[in-house]
Amino acid sequence: MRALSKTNLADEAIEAIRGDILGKRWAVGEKLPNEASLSAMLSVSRGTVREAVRVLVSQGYLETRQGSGTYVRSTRDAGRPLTMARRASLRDQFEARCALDVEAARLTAIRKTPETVAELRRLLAERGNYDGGNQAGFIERDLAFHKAVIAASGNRAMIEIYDFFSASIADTIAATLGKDIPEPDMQAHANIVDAIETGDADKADAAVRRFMAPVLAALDRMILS
Amino acid sequence: MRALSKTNLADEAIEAIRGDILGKRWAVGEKLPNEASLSAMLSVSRGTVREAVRVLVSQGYLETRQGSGTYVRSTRDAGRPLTMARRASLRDQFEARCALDVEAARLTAIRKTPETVAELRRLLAERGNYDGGNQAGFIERDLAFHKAVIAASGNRAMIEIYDFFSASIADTIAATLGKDIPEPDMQAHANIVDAIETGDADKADAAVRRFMAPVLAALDRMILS
DNA sequence: ACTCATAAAGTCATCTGATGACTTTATGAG
DNA sequence: CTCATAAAGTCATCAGATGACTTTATGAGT
Repeated sequence: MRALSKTNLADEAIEAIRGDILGKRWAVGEKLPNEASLSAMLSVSRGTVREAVRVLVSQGYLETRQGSGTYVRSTRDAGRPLTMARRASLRDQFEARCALDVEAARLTAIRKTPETVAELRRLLAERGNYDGGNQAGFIERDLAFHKAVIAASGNRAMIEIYDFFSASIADTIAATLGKDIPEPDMQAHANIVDAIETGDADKADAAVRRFMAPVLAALDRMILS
Repeated sequence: MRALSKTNLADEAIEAIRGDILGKRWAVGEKLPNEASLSAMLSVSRGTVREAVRVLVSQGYLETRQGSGTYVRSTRDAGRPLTMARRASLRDQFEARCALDVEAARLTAIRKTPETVAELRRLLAERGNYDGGNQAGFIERDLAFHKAVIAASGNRAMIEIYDFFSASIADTIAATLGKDIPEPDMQAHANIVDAIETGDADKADAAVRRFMAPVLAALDRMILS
């Protein structure tokens, strides 16, 4: 089932060991097999084991004591900072953000009030069209509009996750991709608000998808080029 | 000046590199010196540099591309614990999870392979119908099926977010709501796989939505009651 | 000149072996 | 039985080599 994901040995080692930790194979405080043994167990070199162990140490699962051994510090998964998600490719993160955009727009369409619609229109007007000037400011105003759509959905979980991705994505896009990504124009944005105003979830869904498709396609071209 | 704190070289390397990243010595997207150069700069071996880099990768600061180099992914302090999302209501979390189910099913339908479909059918058969017995085991098998759909989408960001919510939701459901939530039957699950097999994203989308609607509705009734 | 397949160079991924530092355990004299 | 000390165990670090993958340079053919 992991055919799709090409991963490296160290990551596999990390997951294998983490799995054993979470699976309570070793209790808290217990000593793990030494590096040579782990190396043999996982069929990777000692250096690879060390890389895996160091990551798990940095995540609070393990603790190493020179001359003594490696010990389990916590078998708890809570508070895991979604490191994998942050490491996912820009494309994956953007795709995930799009998924949230779509679903949140549906919810917003269903739960909208005249006030939210007015607020969205206001933010859209404020955003304006990109005039070639201050790019960072424009991206910020654009993001504010999109966040407002999510916020209007009323789903706090989605809001938080959206923030999580947008920060990372905005960074990367601004710094590395620059102006090669087509910025959907005012009309495309207005279509979303219109759909939300009618309260038609399917229409809102479609509007967001039309909106995002060219951006995703552009992203693909860049990655493949 | 660090005479008092006995630390190891790899941790020092981590802090040195992280400092340079946060200090904007390299911009987002920019390539770091190669491993040999970093090794020379920090006066540590290449292996130690690799351990440091891998930790920073796991924390979202860096990204490595085999054959190309190591790049800065984010200059902001990563590792936010998403506490808000975890504190969101069960309903919101479940709704967010549904959003991921829907969008991932769309992607899986587009990117499916015969092997994927076969694996999904296998997991579904293994899951079986709930016979009133071991509930925890059944929930786990059911979750395994859903996770497989997400995994087959190939989107790592979604996979991670899904895990994030699943864990939390499973906990809450098991602890507070018990067996009052309707478990969609085998046919509803099979419909999803069928849609994926045809490669029709809209069909997959609809199948998942039909699947989730009654569960969400039940959740609403409980919350309101 | 231009295109494009291919060679060459650059870089990360991984393995192997060795040495040093530190901790734990075994040993043996007193 | 105590305790200094040797021995063994384990992590920390280094060095060198090979493989895999990506990027760049090259050159023949048009």
